[in-house]
Amino acid sequence: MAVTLKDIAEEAGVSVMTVSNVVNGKTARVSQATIERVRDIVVARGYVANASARSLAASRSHTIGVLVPVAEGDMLTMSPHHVAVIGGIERQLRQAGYHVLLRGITEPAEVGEAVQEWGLDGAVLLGFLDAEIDALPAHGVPLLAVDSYSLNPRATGVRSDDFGGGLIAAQHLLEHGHRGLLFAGPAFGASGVVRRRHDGFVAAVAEVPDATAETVAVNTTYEDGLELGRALRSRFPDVTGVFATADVLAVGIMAGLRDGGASVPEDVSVVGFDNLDLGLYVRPRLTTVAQDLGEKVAVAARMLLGEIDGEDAPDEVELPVRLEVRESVAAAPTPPPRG
Amino acid sequence: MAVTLKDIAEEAGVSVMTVSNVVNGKTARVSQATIERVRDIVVARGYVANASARSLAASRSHTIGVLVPVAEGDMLTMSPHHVAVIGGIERQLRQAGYHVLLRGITEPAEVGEAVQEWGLDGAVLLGFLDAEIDALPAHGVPLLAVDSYSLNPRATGVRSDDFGGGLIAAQHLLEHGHRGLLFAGPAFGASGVVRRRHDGFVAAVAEVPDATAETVAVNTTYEDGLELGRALRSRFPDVTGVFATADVLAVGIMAGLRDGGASVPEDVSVVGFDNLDLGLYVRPRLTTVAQDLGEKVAVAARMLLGEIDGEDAPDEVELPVRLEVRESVAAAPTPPPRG
DNA sequence: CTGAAAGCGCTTACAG
DNA sequence: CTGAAAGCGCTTACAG
Repeated sequence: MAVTLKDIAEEAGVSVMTVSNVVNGKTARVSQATIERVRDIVVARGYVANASARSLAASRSHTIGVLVPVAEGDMLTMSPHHVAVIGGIERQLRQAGYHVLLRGITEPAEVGEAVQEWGLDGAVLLGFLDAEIDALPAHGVPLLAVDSYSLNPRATGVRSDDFGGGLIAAQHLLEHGHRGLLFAGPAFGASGVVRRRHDGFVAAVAEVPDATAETVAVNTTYEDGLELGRALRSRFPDVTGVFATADVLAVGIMAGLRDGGASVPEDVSVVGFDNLDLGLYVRPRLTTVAQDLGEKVAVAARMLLGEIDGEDAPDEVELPVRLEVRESVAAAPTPPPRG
Repeated sequence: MAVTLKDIAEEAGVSVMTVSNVVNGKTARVSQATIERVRDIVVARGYVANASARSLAASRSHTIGVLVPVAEGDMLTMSPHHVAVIGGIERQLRQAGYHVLLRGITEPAEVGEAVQEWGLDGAVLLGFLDAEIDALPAHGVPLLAVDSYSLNPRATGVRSDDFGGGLIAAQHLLEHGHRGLLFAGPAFGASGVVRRRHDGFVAAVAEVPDATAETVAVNTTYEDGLELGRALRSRFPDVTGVFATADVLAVGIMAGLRDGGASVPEDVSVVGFDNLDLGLYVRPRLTTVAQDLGEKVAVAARMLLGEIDGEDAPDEVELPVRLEVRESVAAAPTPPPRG
C-alpha cells in the first residue's frame, strides 16, 4: 500500500489536515517547526498525493483533456502539426501542475462524457470540424479549439492568420511574375481554415490585372498531390504558380510535376503551408507559409489555464504567419507565343 | 452538478449499490425489471460515472500511463514512430475501456510517482534508455517497455528484430555487389537497439569474403546526415553501400551525397530503417527496413492488458522485420582501376 | 497555529 | 434478488 496522508500525520503527531495544508503549500497558518517536520517525513516516506482522492474531494482534477476526433475502431492519427501542439501543451501544463488525458473522440457527445467522467478542468479540441464545435453544448468547463473558425462562444479559439497565409502565398507568386495561379486544397464550405486561405489567395490575385486564380479540390496527401502534379499541365495549361494548403500535398505536386516532365521551379512554382521539416528534405526545398507553432501553443495553454483560474474567456486569438522562402518558387517562365 | 449514482437510485427507488451493479454490468443478481428501469433512467439523465470516485473506491483506475522521457522544461518531442505507437495504444486501450494519461518524464523517479499519483493500472515506457529501465524499481503494476533490451524483469518488452534488420540491410547491399559497407547510426554501447542492428549488419558482412564494414557515429537527424553525406566519399573512399539506422538520417545522407557530386544509387546505395512515409516522398525512393508497427502496438497493448488482468508476465516479444525494396540501392559501381 | 467532522461519488464485502 | 454500512484518501468549511 502506498503511504497516505494519515500515515504522515500519525508519524508527525499532527492532524491529517495539517499535513494536507503543508503538502499543498497552504503554509500561512502552520508553524515553521511543524512544516519542517512534516516535510521531512513526506520526503522520507516518499509520499505522493492520490490524484483520485484529491479530485473527488476538491472537485478539481488538475487534468486537461486533449481530445482528437477519430473514426470508431480507428487509431488516433496525428499530423505533425497535431503532434507539435500536443507536445507543447503537455509541457506547459506539466509545468503548471496539470496533467494531460489523451483521448480519441468518436462522436461529439463524447466530449461531454470525457469532461464529466474525469472532472476535467478544461479541454483542448484538436482537429474538430467547425460544425462539430458549433454544435457543442455547454459543459461547464473552458474549451479551447485549435484552428477553428467556429463561432460557438463556449469554445475559445486559437489559430493562425489563414487569410493572411493565402494572401502572402499568392503575392509571392505574383511578385515573381506568375499570372496563372492555382489553389490546391481540400473542398471547403462557407467557413473554415481552407476557406480563409482561399479568400486570402483570391484577394491577392484580384489586385493584379491579368492574374487569374483557379481552384482544385484535392485531399491533402502526398499521393493525391502526385496525381494532381502529373496531370497539372494538361488540366491547367495556363498555370505556372501553385499554392497547396499543406506541405505534404505541395511535395506530392512537385514530384508529380517532375514525373510529368515539368521542372520545379523553372516551369511551375509551388508554395506550401505548414513549414514541416519535410519541406527541407526535398529538392528544391519548399517555399511555404509558416506559422509560429510554439507561440500558438503557448498562447493556447495560457488562455486555457487563465480561464480555468477564473479569468474571463479571452477573444479568439489569431497568430501571424510569415513566408519561409526557399527554392520552389522562381520567376514565371516566358510564355510561348500564343496562337 | 453532474448526476450521481444517488440521483439515479432515488429516481428508480432502489439502492445506490443496485444502480452501481447495473451500471457495471454485474447484472447476474438483479431482476430484469430493475435492470431495465435503471438503465432507462441512466440514459435519460445522461449519467456518467465519476472516474475519480470509481478509482478511489475500487483501487483500479482503468488508466494507463504513456510515459515519454523529456528534458526538464522541454517539450515532449515525439518521433513519427512514437506517434504511431501512441496512436495505436490509445485505440486499443480505448476499446478495452481504458484511458491514456500522456506524461513527459524528466527523471526516472517520476515513473513511480506517476503510478502512485494516478493509481495507474500499468504504464507504457516509450523511448527510455535501457539503463534507465534497468534501474527502475518495482512499482507494483505492469510496465511495458517499447524497443528496449533491458533485462529488468519488472518491465516486459516489445520490440522489433533489430539484429535481423541490420542483417537484411547488409545482405541486400552485398547481393548488389557492394563490398565497402558503412554503418551510420548513433553511438552505441554494449546493448540497445542500435547495437543489435550493428551486430546484424556486421554478421552479414562477415559472411562475405572481401566485404568490409566501417562504422560512423552520427546523430539521427537530417542535418547530420547531410553533413555526413557531403563528406562521405572523401572520408570513406571505399564505401559504396550505406546503412543508416533511421530514415531521416538516410534521407539526409542521400541529399548530402548529391550535394557532394555523387549519384544515388548509381555511385552510392543507401538503406534506411523505419519505413516512414518520408521515404516515399524523396527521389530515389528510399529502400528501408520496415517493421510492422501495427502488429507491434497490438501485441504491446494485449500484453499489458493481459498482465493487468492477472496473467503472467509474458516473455519479451520480438517482431519480425522485412526489407521494403524501393529505389535507393543499385548494383555496386565498377571500381576504377587501382593505382 | 491546529483539529474534529462531514463529505466528494463510488465499490466492496457482508447480511438477509 | 436487494440493501445498509464502511471505507477509499483526500479537502473544505468551521470552530477554537
